[in-house]
Amino acid sequence: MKMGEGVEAAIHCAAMLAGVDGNSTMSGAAMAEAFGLSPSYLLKHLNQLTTARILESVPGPAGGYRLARPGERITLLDIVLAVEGREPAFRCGEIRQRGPVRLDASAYVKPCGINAAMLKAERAYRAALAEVKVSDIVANYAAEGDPRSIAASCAFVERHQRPQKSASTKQI
Amino acid sequence: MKMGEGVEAAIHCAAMLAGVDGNSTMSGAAMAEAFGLSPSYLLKHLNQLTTARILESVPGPAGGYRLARPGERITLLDIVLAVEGREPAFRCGEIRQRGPVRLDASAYVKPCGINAAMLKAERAYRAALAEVKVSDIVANYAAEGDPRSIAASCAFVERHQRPQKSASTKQI
DNA sequence: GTAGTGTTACTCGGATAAATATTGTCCGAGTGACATCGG
DNA sequence: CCGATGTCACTCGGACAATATTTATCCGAGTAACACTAC
Repeated sequence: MKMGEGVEAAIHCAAMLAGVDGNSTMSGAAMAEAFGLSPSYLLKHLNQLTTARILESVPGPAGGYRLARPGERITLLDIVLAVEGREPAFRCGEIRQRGPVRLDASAYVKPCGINAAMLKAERAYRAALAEVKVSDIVANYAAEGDPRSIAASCAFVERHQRPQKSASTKQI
Repeated sequence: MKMGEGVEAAIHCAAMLAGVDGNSTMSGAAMAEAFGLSPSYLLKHLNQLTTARILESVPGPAGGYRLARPGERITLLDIVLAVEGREPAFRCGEIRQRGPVRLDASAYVKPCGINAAMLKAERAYRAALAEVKVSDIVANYAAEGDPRSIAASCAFVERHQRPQKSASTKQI
């Protein structure tokens, strides 16, 4: 049971995008630089988030990504499911009925108890993830993070965010 | 996040071994036949369970595997950790400090909030698995399973279990 | 009939290939910004 | 000076390799049962 490395990148990107103003965007290349990741590969994961309607992408110069909805309405579960897929980690192959003795199909109508137990555990896992919002991550970071790190992050966002024309925040 | 297929096989085997008498054993080949699996590959997972002290292996003719302790003291978590490894699914790569801005190491003493949230969810997952014992699986199967399936399973166990010499159950 | 002994067949265990999923890279389609040109 | 227009650079998106992990297979070491022989 190993989770893909892209999940960590996706959550960090979402948290960073939560810090940009209004509907400004940030390019995938900038975020890849911020975390020392391969730009081309990060786009793959960002694209998964876009497909899942968690991010919005703006093409062209001064384009990039932004959150599709406020950080209060994006949970870690949303991101994990978008990147890792929606199907549960444990997949019951029904090996109980793959043996040499072929019973009638009516003998297997009851669900497999093992599968039920595993799925119940996974529901607990998902419930815990669903309780954490991106805004919580940001708030916790702002409250408990190191001041130097916070300053560096804010400076990075200020430097790399690209304001959009329509309904954007006023520029000087 | 995808769980290996061997976990399902391992749990089914543990449940089946919980049904053998006393210290009798059952060969890996028999269990592979029962579930329609590749015998050579199933041995790999059974070996992992043996290394984790969940099963005991007896070599030689009439040898095989048996539970190392009663089914009441074996949880699904034990089996999952033995097969999938003990480290958590989410591994924090500390990408927050891999960017171009090299802050002092003292800025990263606080643990990563994202990692904390993910680990908390995984603790919930493991706690749910730790509450289910192999004996629960067997009891639930005996109570709710289809009678024909139960009869077939018992017959299979009776036919394939191999009594051991020392301190074994009395034979006719 | 009984004890000792050699063979044998069966078991698990680890080392070795094939298949699959993940990770990483590259190039193309599309779009808005910018400079240039004309009025 | 202002507007229209063509070029361009920058963006994302999907198609294409390299690597790591998982899955599957094979062969060898070890052991207890079994048959045989001698007493």
